[in-house]
Amino acid sequence: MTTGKPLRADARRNRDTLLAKARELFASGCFDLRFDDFARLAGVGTGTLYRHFPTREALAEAVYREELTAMCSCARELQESLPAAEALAAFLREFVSHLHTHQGLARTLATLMATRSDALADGGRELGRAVADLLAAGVEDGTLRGDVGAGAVMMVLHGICAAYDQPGARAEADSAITLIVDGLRSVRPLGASHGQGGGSGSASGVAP
Amino acid sequence: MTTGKPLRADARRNRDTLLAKARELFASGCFDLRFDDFARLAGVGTGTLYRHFPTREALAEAVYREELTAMCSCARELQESLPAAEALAAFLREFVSHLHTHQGLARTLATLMATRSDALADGGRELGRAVADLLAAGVEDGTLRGDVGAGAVMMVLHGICAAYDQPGARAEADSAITLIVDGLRSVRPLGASHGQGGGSGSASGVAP
DNA sequence: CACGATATGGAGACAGTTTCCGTTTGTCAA
DNA sequence: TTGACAAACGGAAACTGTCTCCATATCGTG
Repeated sequence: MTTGKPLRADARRNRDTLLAKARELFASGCFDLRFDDFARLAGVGTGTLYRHFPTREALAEAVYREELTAMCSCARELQESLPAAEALAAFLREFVSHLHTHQGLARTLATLMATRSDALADGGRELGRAVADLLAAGVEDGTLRGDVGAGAVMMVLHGICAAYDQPGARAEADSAITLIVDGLRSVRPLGASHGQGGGSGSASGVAP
Repeated sequence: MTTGKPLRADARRNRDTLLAKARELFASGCFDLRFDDFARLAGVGTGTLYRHFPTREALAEAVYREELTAMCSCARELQESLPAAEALAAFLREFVSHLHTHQGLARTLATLMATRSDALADGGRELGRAVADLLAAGVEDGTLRGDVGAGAVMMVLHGICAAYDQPGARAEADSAITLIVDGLRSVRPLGASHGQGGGSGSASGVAP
C-alpha cells in the first residue's frame, strides 16, 4: 500500500490536502462532519475524496497512522531502555498521555480496534503487537505474570479509548492503567485455583 | 417510566410483540437490521415502532433491561453473602459469564455505556452504581485499594463489552478480569510515587 | 352506544452516502 | 513541442436508511 503506487502528482497533492484538512478539523474537535461537506471544505469533489479514502475510518486511520507508528516505536524504545515490567507500565501511561493530547486519537483507535472488517484494522494490530512484545519480555524475565495474554491488555485499552470522551476520563484511565499494571505484576502462586483468597502474591518478591 | 403510564391494551400488546421479536432476532445474531424492516417483521407500522422505541438503543435497552437489573441484584446478593473483595471478583466473573450467554448483551452494554446522550444510559449507570458499592465495601474493610474509582473498573468492562465479538474474547475477558481483580487487591504502599518498583504489596495481607 | 382520548400505519420528506461518467489534467514517447 | 493515453477530477443523480406527520382505526368509559 505504501509502495507499488507511483501515484500521479495531482493525486498526491489532493491526498495531502485532504489529510491536512482532516488533521485540522480533528484537532479542532469536528469529527462528525458530513463526508460531502468535508470534501467541499478541502476544495475537492466528493468523488475525489471517496477515491482516496473509501470510508470515514480509512481517513481517520490515515490521519493517525503516523501518530500510531510513533507510539509503536516508542514502545520499542522503552523496551530497550528499561526493565520489561517498567517499560510496559511506562508505555501504557504514555499511551494515555497521547490520548489526552490528541483528542481524536482515542475515538479513532476505538473504532479501529472494534472494526471487524479486518481490512483496515492493521493500525490496531500493530499496536497489539507492540504490547504483546512488551508483555512477552516481562514474562520472560519473570517480572510479569505469564497467564494473561496481550489481548486482555488490549481490551482494557479499547475500553479506555471508547470511554475517553466522558468527564473525568483522564483520571479514570490512569487508574485503569495502574490497575492492570499492578495486576500484571502480581505473580500467580502456582496451582492456585482461579478466583479466591490471597490473589496477588507479593509481586516481585519485592520487599524485604 | 415504569409506573404512571396506564398504557392502552392494544398499545401494550404491540409493545410486547415488538420486544419479543427483538429478543428473537438478537438471539439469532441479527443486530443491524433496518429499523423499518424490523417493524414490518414484527407486523406493525414504522410509526408504531418509533412511538414505543424512539431509537435503536431504546429498544436494545428495553430488551436487556431485566437482564441488567438481574445482574445488579446479583451484585447486591453477592455483597451480602461474601467478603467484599471476593464479592467483587465473583461479580465481575459472573458478568463475563452473562456476556457469554447473551451475545447481544455485550453489544448493548457497550452502546449504553458509550452513550453520552445521558437520557437512556441509566441502565449503564445502574450497573456502575452496583460496581461502586462493591468497591466501596472492599475499600472500607481494607481488602481493596482506595485509590481507584469505580469508573476505572467500568472502563475495563466497557472494553470487554466492546471487544466481545472477536475470536477468543471469552478467555481474554476472563484474563482482563483477573488482572483488575488482582490489581484492586494490591494495596498501595503509602507514600510511594506513582509507577515503579514493587507495585503490589501482598494484597489480602489483610486476613490473618 | 357515543364520544374523547389514544394508538395505528405507511407514504413521503429528509439527510447522508456512494456511484457514475463526461471532462480535465498529467505523463511520456516520439 | 506535441499528440495520445491513462489517471484523476468533480459534482449531479441515484440510493439507502431514518424519522415525521396525519388521516384513519381502535379502545374504554360515562
